[in-house]
Amino acid sequence: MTAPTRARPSGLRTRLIEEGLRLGRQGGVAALGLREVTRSVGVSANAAYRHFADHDALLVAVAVEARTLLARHIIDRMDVDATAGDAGRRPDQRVLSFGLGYIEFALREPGWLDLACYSQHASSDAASELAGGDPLPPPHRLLVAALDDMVASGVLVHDQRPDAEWIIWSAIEGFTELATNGPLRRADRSHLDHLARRILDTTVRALTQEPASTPVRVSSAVV
Amino acid sequence: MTAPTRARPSGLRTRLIEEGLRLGRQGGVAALGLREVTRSVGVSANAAYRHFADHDALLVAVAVEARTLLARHIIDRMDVDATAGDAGRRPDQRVLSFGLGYIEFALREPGWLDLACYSQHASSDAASELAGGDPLPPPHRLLVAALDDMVASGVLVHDQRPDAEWIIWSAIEGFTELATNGPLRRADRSHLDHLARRILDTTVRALTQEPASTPVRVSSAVV
DNA sequence: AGAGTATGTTCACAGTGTGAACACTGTCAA
DNA sequence: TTGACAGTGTTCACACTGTGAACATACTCT
Repeated sequence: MTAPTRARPSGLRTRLIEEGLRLGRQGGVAALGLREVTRSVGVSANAAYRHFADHDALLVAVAVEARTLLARHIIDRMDVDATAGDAGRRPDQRVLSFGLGYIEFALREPGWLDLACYSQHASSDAASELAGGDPLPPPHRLLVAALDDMVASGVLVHDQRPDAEWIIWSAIEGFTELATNGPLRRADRSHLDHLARRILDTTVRALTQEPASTPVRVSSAVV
Repeated sequence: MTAPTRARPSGLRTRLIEEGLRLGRQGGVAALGLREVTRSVGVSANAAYRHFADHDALLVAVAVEARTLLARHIIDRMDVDATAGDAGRRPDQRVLSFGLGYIEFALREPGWLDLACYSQHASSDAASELAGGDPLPPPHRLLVAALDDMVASGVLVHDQRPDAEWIIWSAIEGFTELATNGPLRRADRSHLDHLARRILDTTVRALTQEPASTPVRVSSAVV
């Protein structure tokens, strides 16, 4: 299936991705023009086409890398909280650590978070191929695992487990958007810190105390 | 201060905005190239510069219009729920109606929601001038009012009122992102409908039952 | 009638993503 | 060893974008 002959990998692909990561750290996806990246590496614009189908493919590759950075940061945060003490190992607090890690990364590296989000964006379904078949990003799997642990240890009842990750994810993603691009983008860090904790805590606790019944009824379907 | 003479308003500005709204309904902000809009109206590209400082100013103007459509939809939904019945007038259910209205609009008109969000985006602080001095969008004010009503009627205690709008807003915005551009963008409508209700209900109820203490402690500050 | 201004046009330029043709370089098969 | 060839990077070219400058027209006011 493979060609009979081949040459050396040349390393340009890696250099482009790394330079993309460097540029995107400041300006997010918007800073990653194809010509900009290639120029910054010191190579002609069309050289990129030897390693990526088009501009979007380059973006996706950088995005996947950024997503890995995000995942690593979250894992670190969860590990720190777990070893740092007392109740840090309780599964519901691991979910909390996950959220705080995500938000921490988002506030500290908004450009990279922008990149990381791009991986699941729009027409770029090529991300799944790069990641190895699983369309869901590593951070998502971390959250799923933590929630499953909550069920296993009895903190979360089975009935509430389905879709629980989307509830948490909504809160995190929404707050992140508010705090980076939204109305809260000029709020001071201590306020954001407090608010992030409250949102995560509220959401996680609401999940564990959620009654099975559907107490509120309004008119017809959403859509 | 104004010049002694003037000519007729010509109506091009309005036509550009309306055409932008029409184009953006399908493709969101990305579909609103300056040349694209002017060409679609049947006028030279630079004609737009007689009514807008630059491309971004046109985008903002269209975005403000889209935000108005969103606000109107939410208001309609709240009114329907209020008149349609029984408990629809309870302030906590008005918050629910707000969220459902927002999400309904987002799922039905993703292009317009994209536009509406652009109004508070990035460098475009010109939106506040267009809207008349208040930097916060109409939808936000609707939510604030509904939450204030919750306090007035005793459903929500004073201590929990501060920042409550951001908690709700996070959940709504996050779910919207998930359902339109995120991992849930291919989920079927009934599932999204159910999930939206659950998220909103969970969040609102968690707000009313939230204890004042901070029960969970993990390591250092977020950032 | 003359002045002035708002509006829309054309021309021009820098910048973007991308396709096609070309040159070099290393690896394989004969 | 030599010839074929895939891999890589370059240059040239094109369509497209946002934007500035100069020009033409039409309207309103004095």
